[in-house]
Amino acid sequence: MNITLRQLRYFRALAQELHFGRAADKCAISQPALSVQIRELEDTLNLELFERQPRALRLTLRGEEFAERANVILREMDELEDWATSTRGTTLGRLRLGIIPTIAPYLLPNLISQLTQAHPQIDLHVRETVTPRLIDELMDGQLDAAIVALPLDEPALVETPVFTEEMVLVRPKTEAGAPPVALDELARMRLLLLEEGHCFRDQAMSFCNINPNRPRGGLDGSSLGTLVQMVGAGIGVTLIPDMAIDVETRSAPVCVNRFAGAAPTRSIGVVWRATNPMGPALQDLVPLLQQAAGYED
Amino acid sequence: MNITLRQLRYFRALAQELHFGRAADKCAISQPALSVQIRELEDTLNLELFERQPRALRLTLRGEEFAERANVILREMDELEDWATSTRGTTLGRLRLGIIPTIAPYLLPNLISQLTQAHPQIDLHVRETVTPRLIDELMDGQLDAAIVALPLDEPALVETPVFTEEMVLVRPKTEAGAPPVALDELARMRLLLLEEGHCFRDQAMSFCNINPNRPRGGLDGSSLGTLVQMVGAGIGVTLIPDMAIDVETRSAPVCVNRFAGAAPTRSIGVVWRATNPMGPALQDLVPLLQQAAGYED
DNA sequence: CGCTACCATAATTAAATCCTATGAATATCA
DNA sequence: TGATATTCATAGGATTTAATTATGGTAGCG
Repeated sequence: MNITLRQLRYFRALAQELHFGRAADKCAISQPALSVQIRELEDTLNLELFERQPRALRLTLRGEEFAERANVILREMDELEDWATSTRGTTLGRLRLGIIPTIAPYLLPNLISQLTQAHPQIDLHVRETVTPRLIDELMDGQLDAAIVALPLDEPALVETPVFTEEMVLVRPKTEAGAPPVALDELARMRLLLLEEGHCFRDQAMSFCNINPNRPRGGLDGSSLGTLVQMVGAGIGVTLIPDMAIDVETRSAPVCVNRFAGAAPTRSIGVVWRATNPMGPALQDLVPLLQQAAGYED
Repeated sequence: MNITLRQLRYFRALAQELHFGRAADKCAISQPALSVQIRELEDTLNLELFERQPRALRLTLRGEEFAERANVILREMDELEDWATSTRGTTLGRLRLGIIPTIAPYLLPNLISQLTQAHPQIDLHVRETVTPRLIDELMDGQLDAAIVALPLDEPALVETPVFTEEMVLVRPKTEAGAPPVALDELARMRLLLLEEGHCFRDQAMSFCNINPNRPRGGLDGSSLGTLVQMVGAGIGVTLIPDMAIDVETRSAPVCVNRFAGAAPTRSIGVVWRATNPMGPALQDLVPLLQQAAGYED
């Protein structure tokens, strides 16, 4: 046989009341039900917890020791339920967030401060790497969510757009004042791009109708900052997202041009496993992300 | 609804295996039974403990926190059962022992040393007072057992004889060498007795056919030691039990005579509430008492 | 000596839990 | 791509557990 919580609760009532009738009332059951459960508890333990006298009911020495242990367990059960009540809802306890390198430097400073302000208790872990890797780690359960360029087309992930950012052309400062170029003119310029693996590289290529397979002669950089420095050195031109302008063009002899006509854009969003119960809490995070990106309305 | 231990056990298994089928095997139940219990647990908590993916089952952050609490509780339940197993039997944990004053000084020194030797862990409390008070305190549950003169004729108490002790006559040393007296001669001697309340007084009176109601002129003492000193001072004679001879006659000018013919005796035994579950353990104590009294065979 | 208080036992009913069978979704492999 | 396997969820009937009401027994009390 087996000790049950029910038996512990009944025992506690009886140990307090020292009277079967009153203890049964306290438990909202009939007196025989209590008698049976107490006796079964004693049988299970093979131990007498109460000394039954015609007029007086008493705890035995072992009954008292048992009561202490039982009360500890029952209290912990209560605390377990309290914990469940207090922890449910959309509170974020731990957030393991992935983010692509072409957004991280511009978004993270604001994001982290907003996030810790809105959720003071949050345990935030940030992982910066390229999209395929983020996807893997999401799927593995190593990450809870990731900020990436949409769409991903992963059926197991839900995508929520956060903002759309415009691409701008970065040219050497010597060309300042030159007229805005159209998108299709880019193919004829020496366009500097990020290394393979970065989604931003692929996006830029597709904007400009560049053949992804054609070899390019040393025109790849490992970060947007590097690319801008290369532009400043007169090696070519590059594209950067709107958001990167302030940070990246401050320390290089370059100028920025918006495109003539419809500007190329990319959609940035947050993704997580569709099965992740944090979903609602992550959804609540979207306005905060927009605010951090300066795109809140 | 309510969290059950069963649910915690099933949860623990699933948290370890992260696979419904294997966890169910571990619990020796079918997989649907496990599914249902886990779901009901989550419903009760209103909290998702597991993230179910087609291929992979994972604990949520809250699931991990829950697991820690659940494991604590389950471990304490196990310990509770272990405790019950280890503590049952006839081990004496605490013994609250009453004893009458006409035995205490002669028996206790031996008894305590024997008892603590046989039960090193024992928590021994001794209460020395007269029989009616011991009975009250036994009935109240303030004492576990008492060493008294039998019989008591209390239906709620069980009596177990331990030894029978002989009464001896104490006379002034000046009468040393006098011939043994017979019991019925005592009525004509100035017999010193204990104060009222002591059973030994009543026993002595009944031996000598003294009318208990007849007033006695200042011939009462508060202890056997006092009585013997009074005898030494030539005030009268007294009776003491066998066991007291060594201790009490050492420091007084008295001599001891056994009676001619059948000596008066009293039966000393241990009593406890019939309902006291310690009964078997107390029964086991009898040989030890006999040994302490020097009556073991 | 009957009455009352109190706990135990018995028989029946209600509830909880389990098992088998089956369904649905996804991954795996030909 | 379609068939198969894996895995978890759901449903219905059976079983076990625990409750209720009714009843019995024993000790104190007037």
